[in-house]
Amino acid sequence: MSPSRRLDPQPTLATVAERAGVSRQTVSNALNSPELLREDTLARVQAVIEELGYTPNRAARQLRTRSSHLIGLRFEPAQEGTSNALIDRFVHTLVEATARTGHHIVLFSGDPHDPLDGYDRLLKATAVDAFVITDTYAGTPQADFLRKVGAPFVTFGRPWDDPSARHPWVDVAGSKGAQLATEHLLAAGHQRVAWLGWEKSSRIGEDRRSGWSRALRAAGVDQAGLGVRISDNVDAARMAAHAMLEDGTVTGVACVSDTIAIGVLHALAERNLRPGTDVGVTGFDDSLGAQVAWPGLTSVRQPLEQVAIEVVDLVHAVLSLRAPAEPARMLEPTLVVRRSSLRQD
Amino acid sequence: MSPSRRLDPQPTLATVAERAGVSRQTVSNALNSPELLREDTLARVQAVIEELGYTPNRAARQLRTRSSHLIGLRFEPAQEGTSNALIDRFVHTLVEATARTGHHIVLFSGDPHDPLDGYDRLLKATAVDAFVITDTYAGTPQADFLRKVGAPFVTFGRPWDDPSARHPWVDVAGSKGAQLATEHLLAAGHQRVAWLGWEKSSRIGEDRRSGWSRALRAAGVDQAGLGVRISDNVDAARMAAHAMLEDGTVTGVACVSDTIAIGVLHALAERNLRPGTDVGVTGFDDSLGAQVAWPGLTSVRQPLEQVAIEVVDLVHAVLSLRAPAEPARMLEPTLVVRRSSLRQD
DNA sequence: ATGAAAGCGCTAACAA
DNA sequence: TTGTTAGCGCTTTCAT
Repeated sequence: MSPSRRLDPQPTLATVAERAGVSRQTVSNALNSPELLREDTLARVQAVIEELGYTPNRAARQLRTRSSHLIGLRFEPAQEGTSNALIDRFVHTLVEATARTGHHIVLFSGDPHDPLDGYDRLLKATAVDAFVITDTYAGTPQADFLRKVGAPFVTFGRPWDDPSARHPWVDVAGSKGAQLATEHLLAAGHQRVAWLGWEKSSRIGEDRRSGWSRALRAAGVDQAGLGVRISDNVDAARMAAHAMLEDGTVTGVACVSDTIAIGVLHALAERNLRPGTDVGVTGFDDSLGAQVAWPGLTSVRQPLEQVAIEVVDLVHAVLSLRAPAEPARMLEPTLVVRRSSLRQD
Repeated sequence: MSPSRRLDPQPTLATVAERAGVSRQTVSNALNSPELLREDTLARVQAVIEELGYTPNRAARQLRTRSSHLIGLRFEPAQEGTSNALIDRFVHTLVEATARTGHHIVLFSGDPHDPLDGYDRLLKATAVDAFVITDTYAGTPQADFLRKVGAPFVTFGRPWDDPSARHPWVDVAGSKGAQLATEHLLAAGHQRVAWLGWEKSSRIGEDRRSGWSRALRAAGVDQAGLGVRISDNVDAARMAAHAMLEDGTVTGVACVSDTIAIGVLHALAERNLRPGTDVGVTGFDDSLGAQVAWPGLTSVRQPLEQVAIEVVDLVHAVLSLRAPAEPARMLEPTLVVRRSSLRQD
């Protein structure tokens, strides 16, 4: 086989115009402003378009309109152990949500140590119309940069560093999720519900922790010694859980992530304690791990599909220069209950 | 803040040319064929390019060269429970691999019931140079279609239906992976090593199974009753494992996926059997689930980074009309050993 | 309601 | 080695 190339040239506006006996401009109007055409002309042109299977050339259109209909998303390299799973699920839904409006997602990469790397190149090449930014955990230098150069963007994640930032964003109330999980454990009869969270430097982690704290306060439970901060891995969580369960008074553990919750489940297995019955456990993000962990891990689920839809809506608003009704949108998570938080018989 | 737009117009070829005191064509050559320029002219032009931060407009270049430097990848919607995790990890590495050559990955979606949906539109709009196809489990109708219309593409996955297909592809020898896993279990002293696989309709599943079969044959073990086919979910696997372990003679289970292996681990937990010590278990794909499952799941790992590199290499070969040295490339998986297959003292 | 002319920024082909 | 001309396919502007 010789390497293949497209052979038959695509039909162009001119082809369609000639075939339909109209000018090129009329065909263009049929596509972009059909209301300008007389009904029969429109029908005739559309018939030819259909017949030829004509689709406008994107490069030409982009050159003229300065709009690529492409949305850039920086995609981090796969990291061992770390779960990009949430982002991945978000991207899937984002692709769906953009498809309906003829936009596409372009992935690009950048130096992991430089959060700004990559944006500039795409921008200068006028390759994308806008960016969607997902990694706002460590502040939003990208947002600052893009605002400075006047590039449109929307972030999934609130501007932690600068609550006064006026760019459009969508986020999920993590504190509400942790609160739901904690209340659920309290309702199951667990008095001393501990928190296993991330290091203090994580804004997201501290936000989630505040939800746990709020629930305990509302229930009148003393939090002393119940809040623990560790790094996000199974083993650290397993060891922290062992320490935490030593004296037998802690019977509920709300966790900042599924990874950490799974570490707690491991510790329970090693102590011959029954998840749900002896100790209730909840995770965060409803990852695949939560679904397959034994005996099923209760977890807070972010409404990613809705997040994607809102993000795309905001992108459109920004691109059309129309001020969005509400540029900052906070969505609520839900709790997916599985057996790790339920008493058996 | 009023919705932002790029304000300062990007410099163009003409800007650079004027500033450097040369013609536009010379600037173009400085970019695309620097060897044509005299050294000092080149240096002067490059200095101006640097100074102005000039980057060629992609749309204009694409219109002229008919090459978008965009590679299309159909991205399936997030499916509940099903793990796209392998594909996701592949995409991450693919983005990395393409970045080095100035290509980008464009995601698009399509009707889940129509494997061809979406390709056509991008093609007609001349929006992408080539496609990467990942979902070849159920045959390769996309490959047939793209070959017919003369569009360049490379598949991750061999052409199961038609071994004589001549398109470029990269795949990982699943049978070799299953063989490695089975040999590993046999070496650990397990005699009767069972296989828990997918339905017979899965070509990938049957291929992996053949590796298990080969290993048992080489070890002189009778396979009667040891090979079982189920669907890919934790619960089906859990129940199948219970049936399989009933008589106590099966002490090793090689699984076609991590999901199924995790189901086996659940069954072991319910029977109070120790993974690794009483029954050795292996999975497939080294997913996050394998890493966090208790007590750690031994799993076959596909060299996705290498797959991505080979895929990109083939894409370039195809696009440059140079016949690739070897259009069909089979890579070998490795076994990641964890405690589910190791005896504890 | 439709058509003609111009031009977006770039590179291929050719001329100097 | 460098410059000139033309044109990729489309939409914007203006004329009819």
